[in-house]
Amino acid sequence: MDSERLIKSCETCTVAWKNFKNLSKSELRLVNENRYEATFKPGEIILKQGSPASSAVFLSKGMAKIYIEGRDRKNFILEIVMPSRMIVGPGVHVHACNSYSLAALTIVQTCFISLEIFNQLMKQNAEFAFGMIEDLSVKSYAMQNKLVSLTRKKMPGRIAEAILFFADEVNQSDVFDMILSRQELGEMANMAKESVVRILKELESSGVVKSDGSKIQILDKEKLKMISEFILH
Amino acid sequence: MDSERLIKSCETCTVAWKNFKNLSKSELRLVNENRYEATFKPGEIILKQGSPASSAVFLSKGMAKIYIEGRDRKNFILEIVMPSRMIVGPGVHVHACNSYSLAALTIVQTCFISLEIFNQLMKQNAEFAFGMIEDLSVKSYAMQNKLVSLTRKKMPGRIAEAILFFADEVNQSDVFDMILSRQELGEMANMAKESVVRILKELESSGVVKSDGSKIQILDKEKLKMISEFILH
DNA sequence: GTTTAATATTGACATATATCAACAATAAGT
DNA sequence: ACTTATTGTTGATATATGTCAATATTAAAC
Repeated sequence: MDSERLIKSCETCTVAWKNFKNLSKSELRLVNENRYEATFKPGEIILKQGSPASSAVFLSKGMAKIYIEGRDRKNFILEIVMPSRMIVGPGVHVHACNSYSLAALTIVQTCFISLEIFNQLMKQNAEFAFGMIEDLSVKSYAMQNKLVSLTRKKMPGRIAEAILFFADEVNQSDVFDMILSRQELGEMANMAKESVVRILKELESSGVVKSDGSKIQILDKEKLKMISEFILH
Repeated sequence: MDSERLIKSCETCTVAWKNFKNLSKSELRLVNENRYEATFKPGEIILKQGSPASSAVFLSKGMAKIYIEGRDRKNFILEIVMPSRMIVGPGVHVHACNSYSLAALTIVQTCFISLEIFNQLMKQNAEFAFGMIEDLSVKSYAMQNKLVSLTRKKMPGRIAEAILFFADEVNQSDVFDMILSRQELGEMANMAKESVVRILKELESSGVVKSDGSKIQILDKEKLKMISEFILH
């Protein structure tokens, strides 16, 4: 069975969660033995908002979106996630349910690790728990920034921010293929898909960003950063 | 000196942070010995956004606002805090600075506990660290809900939500004195102060909430809940 | 490759919400 | 009690943004 696994072991995994370094050999072995792999196709749901949360999820390959489902099928994309990230919603320690959904954007390989084991390790290994605290803090900090960005910036600023995120964090290049649809880009920047189209056209006519379908090219990055930072409410 | 302290000891404190229960007697004594008290008048700043963070703050009395300062002196109130709460911004574990400001709304008594001691305790006591994780999760969860509320609800829904918060969480009564100014209420619900006034008037004319200056009275709570929950974007 | 479905684009329009300016009411300082 | 500063209120207006409907384009299915 082990030979079927895509990731041989946590010890040798090149995209393992940073905090696993704080585990002892035997603790890491425990994790590795209780690890379940699954592969998802684009669009498939990995975690469903509202369902009981039993595992922490780690992507070993691919990209996924964390989003909140509203009534009237309007979603709100909280985050785009890639390998090395631990994914556990804050709801887990509140009411043991997923407070958001997670869906694959590309083909995604995942590892599931039971929260029971996770909690056990945190309670017996304080360094590991401390690493978890740091991880949660980084996420909280990012969420706080998202909150500020969504309440303060207007549409051009929010779109500029999203483009910069995909260029710098996801693609490490100023020319890239946008993986999100206009609809999803709207769900991420909190606006209607039509508005996304219009803002992109504005950015194009002012020579800041060229966009042709999913192809995006940043022409004037400084200006784009300005728009992201200074177009306030 | 001890006799000057408003709170005799952490062990007997009636509004101590829940997670202190996970400390041993000697650990709690360590906390108690390294605790500094300070009293603030309304309007005074307790923590300043951007300044180095050296302590966790606990209110033993009074009420305060956590807010983010923007350029152009537009603030955004993240949270209203009361005793029993631990206050440490997520920035602390990211870049050791306060990611928000904290200011007194009433006369406020506080305890400051050094983060060094705090981190030491987390690293040596996994149960304490786990309690911290639960605490951070609850806050993250609340922030996620705030994010959803601000992006999805429109003004009446956001004001309704704020009123319900003050009635249920702060005052435990449907008739109360609003501690925030209209301006601050706007900073909390992300709208202009003029809009706050208008929405309050609308609520009054539809017989849901009566407001006269700082006096607020909920007349039809069910309807108010409806407005808070179903007036979406 | 043709049909079908999904997504993107565009323009016209409706609406939510901010801004500005004037004034009223309250609170604070002397 | 009087003056001053702050906060609250109102109406008029500007702006940002969403909605709807029609069409164009692209991707998916057969």
